[in-house]
Amino acid sequence: MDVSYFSNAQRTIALIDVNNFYVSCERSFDPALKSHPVVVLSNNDGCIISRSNEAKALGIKMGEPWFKCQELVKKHKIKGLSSNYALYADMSNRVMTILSDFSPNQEIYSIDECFLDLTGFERKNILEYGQQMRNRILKWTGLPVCVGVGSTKTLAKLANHIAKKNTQFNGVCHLNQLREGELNRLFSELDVGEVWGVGRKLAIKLKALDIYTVLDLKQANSEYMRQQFSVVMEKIVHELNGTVCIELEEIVPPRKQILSSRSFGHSVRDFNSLAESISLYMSRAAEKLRSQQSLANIVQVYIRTSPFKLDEAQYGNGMTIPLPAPTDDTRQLVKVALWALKRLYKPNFNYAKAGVCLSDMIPRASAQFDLFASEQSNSRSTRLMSAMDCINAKMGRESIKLASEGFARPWKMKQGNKSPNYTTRWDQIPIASKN
DNA sequence: TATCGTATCACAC
DNA sequence: CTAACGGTGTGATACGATA
Repeated sequence: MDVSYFSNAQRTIALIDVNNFYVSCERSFDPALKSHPVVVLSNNDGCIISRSNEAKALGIKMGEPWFKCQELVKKHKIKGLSSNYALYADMSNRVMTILSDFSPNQEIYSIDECFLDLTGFERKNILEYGQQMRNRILKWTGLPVCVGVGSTKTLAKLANHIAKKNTQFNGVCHLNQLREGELNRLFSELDVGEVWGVGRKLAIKLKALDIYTVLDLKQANSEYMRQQFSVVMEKIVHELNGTVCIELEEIVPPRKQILSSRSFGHSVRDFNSLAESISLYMSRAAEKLRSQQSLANIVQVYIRTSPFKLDEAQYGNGMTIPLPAPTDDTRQLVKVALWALKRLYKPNFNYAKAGVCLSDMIPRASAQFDLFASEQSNSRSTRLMSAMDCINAKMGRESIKLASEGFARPWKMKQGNKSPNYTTRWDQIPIASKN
């Protein structure tokens, strides 16, 4: 009987995840990095956000501030690279395109992971299929990936984790092909915190209820879990037992909020520097807004000092401004943001961060014309913005911009050790050496 | 009373 | 040289305000 007639038919879902993604991208273009422990740093070279296996083995922790690791760094010659998002985004596109050939149903879940629906694929070939994915991605991009397969997204995630930690799986783990005893053994050895959706706090709360391992959680009563926690936890329990509660989302819904914020390379005290940064961030946010064909109804702006500088005076404040009419016009949005900044700004503080957020969006297609603006001015705005986006797409970011975004940018972030843009800038491709 | 808006929390990557 | 600690997005829940 063909079980696929039933909506609750068992599914086969794969989760493919690049190992140590950012570090692997860097290594793919600079093989010399392969012989060193390597980490990639967040903006401003602040925190560690990707680690090679060697770095993990040395005890370098995820999210750790870089300056706090300098002892270990010197001792073991750990390389710390500034993040190069243009490179990572480009590599991500390549990986996702390759994987899209393996199934008609793909959900790109994050920059380095995607789900593929393999329901109906010949069961016994799936392990081999996973190996094909790994081989092709390695050959075409130089990136190592692992493949986890299960009957729900939550199980596929776990399978991926198991494939990464246990070398005997050779990078591909299919939970539905394990014997029940073997599955239970694996689950009983996995901390409950490894489950997708169970973070630090929930893990503590679960353990207080004697739920320590993935197996414990799988065998928990879902009703009870809902009552003790939330619907989220109830769904997790069902998913661990093979019942789909979290569907594959193939079409990416438009963002509901668009945020652009950054810490400064050095703290700033003057209004003008803040105004420049706010203008720049708003320009970025507005570009994203237009690229998803939305108009925003609400603008938020905030500034704050550094919460880590305990000896300095602290101040942080934000403002939410509802717009008279939804818009995607950079000039209008910047104007509103600067208006807000004037009211938020207080002199004599060392500001460390500023940001803007656009929200309450509507699709541009459904926009009503602003009754108080002429039709002519609306279409002029649209045409100007399209022209700006076009020029910047063709000639490179910031070929054309508002003067208020600034030129000197004393607040610009630090990137002490950034790799070249190997894949997106011709002028940064290293000349091949003869060897 | 039902719903709304908003702040807060938790989580992922 | 010294100081130096990310950014973006989602969903659930709690709670007072509002229609």
